[in-house]
Amino acid sequence: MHPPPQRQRSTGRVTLSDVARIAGVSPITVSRALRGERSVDPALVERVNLASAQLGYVPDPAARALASHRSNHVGILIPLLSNALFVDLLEAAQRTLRAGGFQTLIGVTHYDDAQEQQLLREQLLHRPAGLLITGLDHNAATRALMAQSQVPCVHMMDLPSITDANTPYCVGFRQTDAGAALTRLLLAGGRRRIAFAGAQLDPRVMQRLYGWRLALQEHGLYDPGLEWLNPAASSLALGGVMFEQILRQDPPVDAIFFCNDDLAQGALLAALRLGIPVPQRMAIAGFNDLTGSDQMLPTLTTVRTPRAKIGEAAATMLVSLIRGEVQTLPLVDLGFEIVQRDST
Amino acid sequence: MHPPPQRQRSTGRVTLSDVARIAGVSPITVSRALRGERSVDPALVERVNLASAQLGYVPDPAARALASHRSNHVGILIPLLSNALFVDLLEAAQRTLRAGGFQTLIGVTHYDDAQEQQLLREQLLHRPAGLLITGLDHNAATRALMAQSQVPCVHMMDLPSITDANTPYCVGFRQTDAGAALTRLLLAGGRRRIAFAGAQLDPRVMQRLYGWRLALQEHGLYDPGLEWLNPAASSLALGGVMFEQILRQDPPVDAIFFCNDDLAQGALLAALRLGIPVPQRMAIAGFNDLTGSDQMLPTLTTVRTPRAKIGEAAATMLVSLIRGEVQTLPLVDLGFEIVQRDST
DNA sequence: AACGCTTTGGATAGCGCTATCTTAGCTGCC
DNA sequence: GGCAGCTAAGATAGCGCTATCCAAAGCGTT
Repeated sequence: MHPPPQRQRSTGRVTLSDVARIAGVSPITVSRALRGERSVDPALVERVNLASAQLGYVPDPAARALASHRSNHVGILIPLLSNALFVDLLEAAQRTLRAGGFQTLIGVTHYDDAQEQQLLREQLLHRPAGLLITGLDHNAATRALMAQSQVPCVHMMDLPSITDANTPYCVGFRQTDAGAALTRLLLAGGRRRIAFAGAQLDPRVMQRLYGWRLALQEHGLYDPGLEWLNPAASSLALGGVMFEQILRQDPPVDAIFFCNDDLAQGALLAALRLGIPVPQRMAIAGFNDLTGSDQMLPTLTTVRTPRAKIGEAAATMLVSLIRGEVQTLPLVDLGFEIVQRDST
Repeated sequence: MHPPPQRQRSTGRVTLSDVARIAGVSPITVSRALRGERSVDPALVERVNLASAQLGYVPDPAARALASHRSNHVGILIPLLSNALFVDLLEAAQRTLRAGGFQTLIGVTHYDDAQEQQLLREQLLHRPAGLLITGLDHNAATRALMAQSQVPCVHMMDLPSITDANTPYCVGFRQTDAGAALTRLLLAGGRRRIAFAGAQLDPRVMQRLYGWRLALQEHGLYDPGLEWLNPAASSLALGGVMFEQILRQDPPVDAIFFCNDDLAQGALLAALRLGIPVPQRMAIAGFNDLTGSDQMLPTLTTVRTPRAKIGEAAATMLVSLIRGEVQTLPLVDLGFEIVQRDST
């Protein structure tokens, strides 16, 4: 009698069963020991760890995902990579997740709802262990996908204004407060006609706008004509253009709060080009404290946002959610810091 | 007689077998039809596609990876995310790969060999379908990992100086030529003491340095004292510092070739601060044509590098390698473009 | 001593797909 | 007509792991 033909498909990879054989236990015990799941006799755990190390065993993520319906992927959705803000957020989050044994899947939405939805859908196919998503403002379909998937999710950057039982997990700071605080600084400096220049008009920009409004209204200095909103993407060039527009406004504006540093830097360069003295004729402030803002001429007053900390804290929270640990606080407010420099 | 107890683990997901049942064929035929593998009767393919669409079937990537030993992941390794150059590369590559049905795993090496190796190892665990990697300069262990994995790989940005049978797949441009071309432009402008200011000192910076040397040597103007190399990371601030250092050199330097736009922008700002007229007293040139270089005062002469095109072309090449299509050219040179502005 | 109840290890049976082998059907060719 | 030589469809058997059920052992309770 011949043995049945060998269907050899093995890859030479070290498997759980190999470890089990060496350790003298069953494969399932190895699985449990390595995952720290259920209680396994410490002596067995020891033997399994030894055998595993000896063979250089590394679990196969695909097999794990297939059997458990959960991968070690974490999906991250951010609006842009061309903004240093999100890059810092991403890097910090990725570093933290990697340390926790997760692979990140990155999706860049370009502030487009349809894209966001599609990217989320693609990420969900991989049955991610968790999701990190920027902002709180997502359309119904996206929210439905997230809810339906049952995947733990942490939102980054924004905090909801009201909290109730359904409050999602969020790590960020209060954009509105930051906008108001910066505006109050300008007011304290004696400025009376403070314009707000916003581009992109994503939810965070709008919240800064509300903060600015609030602060001006407190002083009875609010004027809708001071709102300069442009849906185009932020850039140095746009900052210059907006600066020139606002400069011509009558009655004259004496300070501009740009919704982010890109625009503000562009404005400072435009001022140099035009010979407009900053801050004498016009104070200029930005937002985010991006690279170069401390190098401008004059140096730029701005709001330093804890983006790396947000990325790290959000990832840490997500990992603990994935591990099923109880969260005491669904909201983490990491605050912000006003950086006063020479442009105001 | 009771039926045996149902071990219900199904997830409600639409599977291949569901499609097979509806289409009236066997699961394996569905698999083949959807992958376009082997020859399947066009009529059956049609029926399968119909059934698949009707059920909204989407293959499970984990099951695919487990069965075929190949995932739909593509690993991308880049040095930094804080440099817009690599971000543009990444975005273009990712967009192209996504269109081809691949998920990207991004690893940021921070110019650290050990990190690079570790990231590659983590990516290889997922049995990626392909790899995109920045540069040609990798240590032996990394190269061994790549070779051993048998995963198709395309290198981005650099091209090897010599080509032989082992030439890897590369998409990029000749950094050395670009460095020489920019230097020749400065020479043509009448500059005689042209310094090279480099930071980070990664392989690409060094190649630009060689190009600069070459061009100066052609004119008998090379002087080792004109090489200013600093291993620190590029930044606007460092550009300013280096500018001040070089400004004090004697005999005086009349032009500086900064290895990248970050440094050059910092130098332009420092010149403004110090009241040094650019380009009269000092010509300044950068590299990469990053955002803002056209906004500086004066606007910055630089080399526009086709980074988005490189990302896209590299991804396209990789996809075709993965599909087993024959490559005619292992090297793709996308060139560069000198952008002359007011700083020279 | 009989009876729960909890703890711990193992047996079993998939997860959803594809590699590999087999077979049926159909040429073509001497 | 018989048979090699091909093609297309299906049967079978995993890929490497974990969910689920089971059983044995330990332990307190009445």
